[in-house]
Parts: sequence; C-alpha cells; structure tokens
Amino acid sequence: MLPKKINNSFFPCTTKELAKKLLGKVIVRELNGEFLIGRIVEAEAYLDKNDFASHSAVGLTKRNEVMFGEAGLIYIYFTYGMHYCFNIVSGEKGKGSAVLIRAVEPLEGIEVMFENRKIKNFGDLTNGPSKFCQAFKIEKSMNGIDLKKSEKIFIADSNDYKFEIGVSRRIGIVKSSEKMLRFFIKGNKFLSRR
DNA sequence: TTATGGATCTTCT
DNA sequence: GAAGATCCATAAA
Repeated sequence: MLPKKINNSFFPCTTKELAKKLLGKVIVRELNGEFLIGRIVEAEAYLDKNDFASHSAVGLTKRNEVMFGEAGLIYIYFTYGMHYCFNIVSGEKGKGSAVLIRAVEPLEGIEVMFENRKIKNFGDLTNGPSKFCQAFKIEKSMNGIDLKKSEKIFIADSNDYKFEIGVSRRIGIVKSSEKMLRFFIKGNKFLSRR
C-alpha cells in the first residue's frame, strides 16, 4: 500500500525545523510504473546567504535560482563532475535556504535501486547524498519540481516510526562547518557517517 | 581497517 | 581555469 502524501502545510516553517521534521518521513518516487520508497534518515540544513556553506551565499545565479523559490520545490544540483544532490527548498521565498537529503533507508523498489546503482552491497545503496540520487534515478531534469503538486515524487508520512534525533556538524564542507545543522536518526544503518 | 587517487562537468571568475 | 555540499575501487597497514 502506498503511504499517504503529506499535507502541504508541512513545508512552510524554518529550514532547521523542516530538516528535523523530514526525518522519519518517507520519500516516494514513481519510476516506470514502479514505486521507489525510502525513509529519510539524514538531512542537513543550508540557510540563507549568511550561511557561507550554502549555495545561496553567492547570491542568485542561474544555477541556484530554484533555492530562492517557494518552500517545497526540489533543488537538484550537480557537483564534483559526477554527482547529483537532492534538496528541498525551505523557509521564506527569496531567502535561498534548503534542506539537503543526505541519506535514506530503502523500503520498497529495492531491486530497481540495485539496478540503478550497479553495486552489490545493500548497506551502500542509499547511505550518501549522491547514492540516494542514483538509486532513485534523480536527475537534473527534476530541478524545480514542486513536491506539493507532483504525483511522481512526493513526501509521505510514515506511521508509528519511533526514533531519536541526533545532531552534528555538517559533512564534506569547509566553510561554516562548525554549525550544528546536520540531523539524523540515531543508530540507523543507512547514515552516511556515524 | 584506513588511506589514496581517479573519475568527470557545471558554474562563476 | 579552478573549485566544488562526492563516491568507489584499489592499495597499504
């Protein structure tokens, strides 16, 4: 059975709040009639232009313009020559803040994920921002899609899933790396790091 | 188990 | 022309 799409009132809140609220929720992606479902276990908050690690810190450009849109949009960016990362725009319109989905726990469509990833190890399926994108076949063409309206990809509630939230500094960046803006589900196997 | 190097491309300077 | 919110195979310890 398909999880129920989350209410649109979920998105308007601060970036930090959204990052925490996203933990434990599931992300649903329809691909060729099959559903890929994963539980969000790790997310990072990227704030407005005062957060130097955020893409929006350099101001509005063609690349990051989606970040300055309304909450609930998908911002896909490309990095290191070969990797996509999936963000959900948050906060007020024009701020340029977003939540980066760093890791999910695979729930359904696992065979498709293996095909997309071309690896053997279950534990490596989605435990990193770019691994998750590969597994879910998230591509640049999805940049700017509205999670609130799309039926192809959306966030859904997950019933009675109990967990503890952990907080740490963000990963893989140099600027402002001391900020405690990474949120994760304690003890989950699919975290990119412990 | 940790360390290292290669892959590979968009955006802005 | 350089930097970048990375991943993975392979090598060393």
